[in-house]
Amino acid sequence: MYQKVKGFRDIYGLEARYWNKVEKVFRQTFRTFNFEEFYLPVLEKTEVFNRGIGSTTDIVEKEMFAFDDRDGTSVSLRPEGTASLVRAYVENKLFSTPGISKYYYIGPMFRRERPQKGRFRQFTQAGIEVFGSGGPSIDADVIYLLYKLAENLGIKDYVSMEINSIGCPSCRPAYNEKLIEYFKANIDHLCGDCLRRLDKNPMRILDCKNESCKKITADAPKAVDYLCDECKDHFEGVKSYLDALSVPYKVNPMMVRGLDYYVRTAFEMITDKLGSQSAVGAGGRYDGLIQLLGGPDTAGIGFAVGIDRLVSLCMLNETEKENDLDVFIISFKDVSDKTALKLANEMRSQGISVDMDYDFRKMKKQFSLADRYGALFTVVIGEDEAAKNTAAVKDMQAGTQEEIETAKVTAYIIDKLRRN
RNA sequence: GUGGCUGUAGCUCAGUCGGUAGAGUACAGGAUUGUGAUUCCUGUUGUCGCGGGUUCGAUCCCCGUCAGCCACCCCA
Repeated sequence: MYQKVKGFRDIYGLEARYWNKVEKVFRQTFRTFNFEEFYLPVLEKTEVFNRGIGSTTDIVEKEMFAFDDRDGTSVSLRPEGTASLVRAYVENKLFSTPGISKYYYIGPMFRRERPQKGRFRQFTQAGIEVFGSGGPSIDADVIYLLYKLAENLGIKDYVSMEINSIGCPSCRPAYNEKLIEYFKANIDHLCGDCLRRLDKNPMRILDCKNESCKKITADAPKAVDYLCDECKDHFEGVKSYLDALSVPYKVNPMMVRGLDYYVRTAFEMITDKLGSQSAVGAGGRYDGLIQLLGGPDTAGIGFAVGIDRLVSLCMLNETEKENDLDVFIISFKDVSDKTALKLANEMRSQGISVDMDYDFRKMKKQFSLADRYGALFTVVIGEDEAAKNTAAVKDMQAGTQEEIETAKVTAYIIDKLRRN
C-alpha cells in the first residue's frame, strides 16, 4: 500500500467542512477591508527566497524543498507567501497603480521540518500584504483585521494579540551592540544555541525558552527602549490607533521575528490550545523588502495565518452541524426511478440540495440513509404514489407527512424551507 | 536535525509467559413484502507497518527501516 509523503496529509470529512468554513470567512472578511485576491505560483526561483527571507534564516538554510530544474536553475516550493507576492508586485509593476495596494492570498506552503502537533510539511497560509503606506494607522488596521478574523471565526477567546517594535536599520545596529555587550557579560549562562545566535542574530536570544537563558533575557536591554525618534513615534501611533479600535493587545518586548525583512511593528496572534505551536497568525512591517527585490522604495506591511492551526481551534468548538442536505428522495426500481431522477434535478436547479439512493434499496434502508445525511425532508414515491402522480413528503424533524402532487413538490419544499 | 512513545479488521482497542488472532463499532443481509431509534439473528474483512536476524516455529524477542504522535529546534 502506498503511503503519503511524510508531513503531508489528506483532509476530508468533518475537517474539510471546517476548512471550507474558515476559507469562506476569510474571503468575506478580506473583502470588507477591500483586499483583492492574488493567485501565486507554488514554485519560485530559489533566489527569490534567499534574497527576500534572508539566506541565513532557518527557513532558507535548512527547511526549503529546493531542487534543480532540468535546465539547472534552482527552484523551491514556496515556504511562505510574502516574498512571492513582493516578487509579483515588482515584476508586474503594480507599484504604478494609484493609491496603496492591498492583496491577499490563500494557499499551500512547504517547509521540510519535523512534523508535530500543528506543524506539517505542507500547510496552508492565508496572508495579506499592503504596499505603499508607511504610517501607523495602516499597522493598526492590519492588526485589527487579524483580530477580526478570529472574532468572525468565533475563536477570539482562544487567542491573544501581542505587539512589539523591533526598530529599523537606523536604530537596530546600536541596539544589537547593547544586546551583545549584555549577553557577553552573562555568557556562561547561555545555552549552545544562543551562543551561536550571539553573533548572527542576537535578538533571537530573547526568544529562547531555555530556563537559564530566560533568567538572563528578563533583564536584557529591550528594543522598545532603544528606538530612534521616528520608530518611537510610529510605535506610539500604532498603540493609540489600536486603543481607538478597542483591540485587546499586550506589548511583548521579548517578541522578535525569524525572517530578516521585518522592521518596526511586529505582532503575533497566539494561543495556548495547540501544544507547543503557539502562533496562529503573525506579521509585521517590512519597508525595505520591495526595494531589496528590485522595486522602488515602497513601504510594506502584512501578516500570515496558519489555516491548519485555525481549523484545529475552530474544531474545539464542535458546533459545525453534519447536516447539509435539504431533501432525500426515496424511490424504487421500475416504479419511480426515472421520476425521482427528474424530480431531484428539478429541485437542484432551484438551489435545493438533493440526494437519493441510486441502488433503490428497501425503504427502511433508504430512510436510514436519509437520516445519516441529515436530510430535512424525504420525498417518498412508492407504487401507490406513482399510480396517482403524487409523492409523500415527510418532515424528518417533525415526523409529519403530507401527500403532494408530484408537479407541486418543488414549490412545496421551497415554501417549507423558507419558513424554517 | 536531536530525543521519547507508538504501529494488530474501515474505526477504537484487546491478545498470544514465542505455537500465524479476537471484542466493540462500522458495513451487508434477515427478523419486519411501505417509514428513521433500539433490539435479536446471520455474514464479510486482516501480508498483526515493512525488511532482516534469533528459533523447529515470530504478531510477540533483537536489529534496521518507514510512518504517526509528543517534545526540543523552528515557525503560521
